[in-house]
Amino acid sequence: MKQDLRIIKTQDSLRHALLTLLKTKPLELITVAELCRLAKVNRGTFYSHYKDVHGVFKHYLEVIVEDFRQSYEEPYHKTNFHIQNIEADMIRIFHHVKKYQDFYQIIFDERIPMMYFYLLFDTVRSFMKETLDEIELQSESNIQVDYLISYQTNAILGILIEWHRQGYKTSIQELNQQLITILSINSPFR
Amino acid sequence: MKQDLRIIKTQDSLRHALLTLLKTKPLELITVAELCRLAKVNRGTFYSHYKDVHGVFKHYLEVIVEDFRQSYEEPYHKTNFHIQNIEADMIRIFHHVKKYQDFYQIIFDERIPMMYFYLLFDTVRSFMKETLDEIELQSESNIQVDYLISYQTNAILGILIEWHRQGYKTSIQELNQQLITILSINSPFR
DNA sequence: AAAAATATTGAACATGTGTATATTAACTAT
DNA sequence: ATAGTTAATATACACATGTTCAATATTTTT
Repeated sequence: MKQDLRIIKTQDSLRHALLTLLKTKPLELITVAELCRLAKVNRGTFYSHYKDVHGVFKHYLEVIVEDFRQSYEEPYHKTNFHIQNIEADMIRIFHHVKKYQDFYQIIFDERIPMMYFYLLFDTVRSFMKETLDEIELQSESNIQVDYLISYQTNAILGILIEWHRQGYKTSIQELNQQLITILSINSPFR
Repeated sequence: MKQDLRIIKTQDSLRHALLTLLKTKPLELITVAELCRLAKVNRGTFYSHYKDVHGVFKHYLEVIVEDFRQSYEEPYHKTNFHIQNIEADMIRIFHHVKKYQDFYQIIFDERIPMMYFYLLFDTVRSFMKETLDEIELQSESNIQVDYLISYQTNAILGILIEWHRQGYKTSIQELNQQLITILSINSPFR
């Protein structure tokens, strides 16, 4: 049994229409009705596929995040690991965000629901967890690792927020230099 | 010239109605129409005060954040400052969030727009900036301070996100212990 | 190629959104 | 207490939302 052609056609049509509309207005102003008119899809049909406009956008984002995941699983990763790799990992994140800048501009918009931020958070967090598991097996004192990982993950996302707010004008090289400096200040304070 | 009584009455009525409705359903499901019915306010009147339901909620949040700001400006702060203070500052944040847990549960909800998160981010960030200005005047290498501050600010918010996800079951003492441990690991990596 | 399965459509319905306007009511300043 | 000011109301309109259902069209299976 194969995937029904009509379903594919409907979804493609809606996703294509969304991309078109995004060129003219922000995501929050795009209505289901408008999307359906442009996609030539019955509104009732829309609701049998997605809950709202965000549903369509999320569909895209999942593809993007998948691309992110794969870029993270490249060969070198298996062979050697340690400190200099963390740097490489972070650069990977910067490259990813830059590559899909158009999307991340939307994701970091203040009108957009937290769900997309959390999707990014969870993805980066899972990478961070892997890295930590590899490196820091000596169970450090009585720490709850979840707090440590979320702390470090969101710290990185803080850089992305700052990058976003400055209109992505900082180059990736510069951004990376900043990160190295920040990490070298070791303790976040003093 | 004093503030018109009718305006105060309308806004109080709407805010009160919002609190009532929040006990029965999530913010995202509360409609302007419903709010106005309960508050006995004409819908047209609503729109001359607020843009949408979020406008009313934001009104509350601004009071909350103001309370936060003030708790941060308490006397001891002026007299002595240094490393052990950072710890005290962070505990302050934890206490604040715990105090208004009902609100932060909403703010961190994935359906809610980023704006509230950013409001918190900006507030914590301004505290962080003060702390840094006091302590770290020796302009460290060629760092762009904005990235450093956003990094550190969001790291703290990462702990709050984790706290939220675990249903605020971690006690403040425990949370503080975690933070100290995390900070003592100095470099976030290695 | 025909039959069976299922996705899409069109239409309707109750409710919400955002805006506009004339009328009424409440408040402020004198 | 009154006049002048301004906020709230009632009503209406065009459009959006989310759901339902019978009729139709398309796709898959046999």
